[in-house]
Amino acid sequence: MTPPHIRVRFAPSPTGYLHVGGARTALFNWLFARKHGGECLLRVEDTDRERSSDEHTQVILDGLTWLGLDWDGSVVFQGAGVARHQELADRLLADGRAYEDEGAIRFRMPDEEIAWNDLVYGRIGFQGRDIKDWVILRSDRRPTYNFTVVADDLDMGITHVIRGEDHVSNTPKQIAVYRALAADPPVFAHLPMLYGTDGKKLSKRHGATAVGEYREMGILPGALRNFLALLGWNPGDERELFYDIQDLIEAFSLDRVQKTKAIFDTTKLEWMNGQYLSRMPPEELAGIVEPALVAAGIDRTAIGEQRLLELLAVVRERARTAHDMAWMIGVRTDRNRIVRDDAKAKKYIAKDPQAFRDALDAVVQRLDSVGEADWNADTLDAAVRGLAESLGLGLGGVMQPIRIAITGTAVSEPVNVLLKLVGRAESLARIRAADEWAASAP
RNA sequence: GGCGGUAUCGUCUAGGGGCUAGGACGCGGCCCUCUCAAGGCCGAAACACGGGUUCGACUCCCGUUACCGCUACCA
Repeated sequence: MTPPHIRVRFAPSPTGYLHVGGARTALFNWLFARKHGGECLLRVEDTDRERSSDEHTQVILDGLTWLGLDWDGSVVFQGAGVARHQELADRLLADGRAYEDEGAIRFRMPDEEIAWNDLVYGRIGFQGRDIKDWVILRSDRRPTYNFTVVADDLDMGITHVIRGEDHVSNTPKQIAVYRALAADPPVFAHLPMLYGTDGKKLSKRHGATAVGEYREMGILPGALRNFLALLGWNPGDERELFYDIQDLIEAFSLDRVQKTKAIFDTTKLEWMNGQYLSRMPPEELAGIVEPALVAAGIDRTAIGEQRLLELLAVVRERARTAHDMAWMIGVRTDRNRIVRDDAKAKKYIAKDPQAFRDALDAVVQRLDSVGEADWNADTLDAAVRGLAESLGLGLGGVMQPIRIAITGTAVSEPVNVLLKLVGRAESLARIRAADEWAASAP
């Protein structure tokens, strides 16, 4: 019976994709609502018919869902409220708060101070006389944005408007409408905007700006959400990784939102994603890499579930994206995916090609004597270490050739683990092949 | 132009009248170590500028500069 004290909304325009800036605004609204046990509604601002489409709407809903953000009640479509908007505009006209201007209805800005206490920026004030009278209903009777926002927020019972800072200058217009309608304005909280790495407005030039692109890149929703939350907000302590969204909800508070613009630099996002990947159980990872495997043309069923889980448990340690994992899995399960052009690997071989081949010859001989039954990490470790010792080589003198032979790169998990993962027959075959390859290489 | 807003390491940020201005990413080095990653340690790296106020400002006030937003019958 008691209505929720807090009701917010996220109001995207379905004119394209879900932009990371919009996603952050949605996230802050959502966190605020969840933190205070309020409601978070979703309103699609589809009045711009030419640029809106159901397809775009679906992309946005999917993006939000993927990020783990849900909304209360059903989605509200702004276009459905046009009759109501017109009625309100006519009322303002009748009340003398607006006037006709060449067929359009223009709102009369009062000559008075319009100020509010912004939850992020503090007190912000404007003088009504500094703002021109503006059109609320076009001559074709379609309402304009600043007017519909007020009408809809009023109808939806929105208590807190949390939106981008680009709306600060629109706020006095909207407050004036609330006053003209004899309604109490909601509480406003403006979020600093996101910019590209050159300080300019975020655009494709800066790389991916759509949530969907990060999804395709193999970024985890939790990681992106975590990263976005820290753009313009901080918990007040040194925490940065919020693996559990409940912790994020509990920590969130608008009074710790920054006033300064933030630059969307994804370097830290990649690190964060790596952190998330490394601690995620293989069973969950299997679902995460699936799209990346498909994209890379890797046949998951051919690998086998059990083996895939083993691979994931190892490969996640060195991956920052799902694509990294797919790539590594591909190399370990299909020798045709080995690319023999790794700079460090080539340099290593070039340093002493003969030593490289000699090491591989010895390795083949030694490992060939390790039977299938003994082909496990412990035995392999002992075998390789023993070989290095008997050859009078450092461990690296044996390990690196094996690593390069099997993966084509100078970097991987520990060699014994790698051998186990790739399997006996395949490992030996690769080592022999690399030996031959090195013999024919320049 | 008018109106509004913002200004701490390259980036995300903490902080606040007196601090060696803290953390994280990235970068460099060391340790660990078969490589890398992870982890640990160390390092380079910031209070935009000018005036005030004050015993004392990076912090408070004013100005300048820079940047951003609004200024549409766009949203």
